[in-house]
Amino acid sequence: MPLSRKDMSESQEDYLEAIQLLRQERGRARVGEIARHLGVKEPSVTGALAQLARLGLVRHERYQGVELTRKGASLAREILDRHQKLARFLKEILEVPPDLAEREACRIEHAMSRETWAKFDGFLEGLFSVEEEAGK
Amino acid sequence: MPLSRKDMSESQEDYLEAIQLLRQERGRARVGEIARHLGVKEPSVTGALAQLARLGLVRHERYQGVELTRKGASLAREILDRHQKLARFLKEILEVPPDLAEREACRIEHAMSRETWAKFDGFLEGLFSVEEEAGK
DNA sequence: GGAAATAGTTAGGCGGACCTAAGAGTTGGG
DNA sequence: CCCAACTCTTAGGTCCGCCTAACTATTTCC
Repeated sequence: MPLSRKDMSESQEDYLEAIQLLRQERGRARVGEIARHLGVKEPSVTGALAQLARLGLVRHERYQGVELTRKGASLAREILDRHQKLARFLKEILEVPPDLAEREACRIEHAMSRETWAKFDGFLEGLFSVEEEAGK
Repeated sequence: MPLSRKDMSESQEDYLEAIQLLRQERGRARVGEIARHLGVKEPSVTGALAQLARLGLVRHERYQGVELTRKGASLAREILDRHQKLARFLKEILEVPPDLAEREACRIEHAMSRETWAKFDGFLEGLFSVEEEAGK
């Protein structure tokens, strides 16, 4: 069985997402950066990385930063994509202030199953395309 | 200071919501019913009620069921209202299957601040009224 | 090349929310 | 009126995710 979001805690999803984001933005994700990004202390990151490694989602070498496995990367992209679309919805459609939108996207993204997300995602597509036309 | 959702954990919100719902539907909320409704064991309910009582949100007399204080009732109504609108959105707009919609509404409802909820609520109003016109 | 600065880990602990097992309080049918 | 059945609480334990303190490993730079 493919190992899906169900097998991960919310907190694990957050770590995966942070890793993906940091790798995109700075090329690599190291313990300290992950900690700063998530607002936790470094030992928490060490522990979380050990769990993700056990799940076969990341590889971690001291001082070298964290690599995502195939599975890990695919999951991470999925989670980050949700986050970004959700944040866009909050900011552009609901006009929630950007920093609040970011924080809440982070929480809401965990609360939907794949099934529900798929439908919501479709719904958002519709909204965003209307918005783009209107915006010319 | 008025004591708002911020001072409550998600789990406490769930208990408050369940109490409100049970009182509406059956006139009273007792430990066993709350436990069944939330899918937890009775001792967990006993503990949670003690906390809510400390917060001044409920009064609880053994075997008699739980009363909500003024503050408790107002908070409970707010939470339940969110839940119901969110569930309606999931079911009617996104066409998520009813039981899934219920479960997820339960999780999403905790993830939004009052500020974000207010905006989302407005957004839903718009959707629902369009839906009603379309539905004739 | 070695000491200071930086990065990371280990060990141990805490609180929240749940559980099981066991016991105590209440109530209603015979 | 009493005991069986039901309802609830107490006691004690688990797990998870976080923390602090203390230590170890790496890197930097003089």
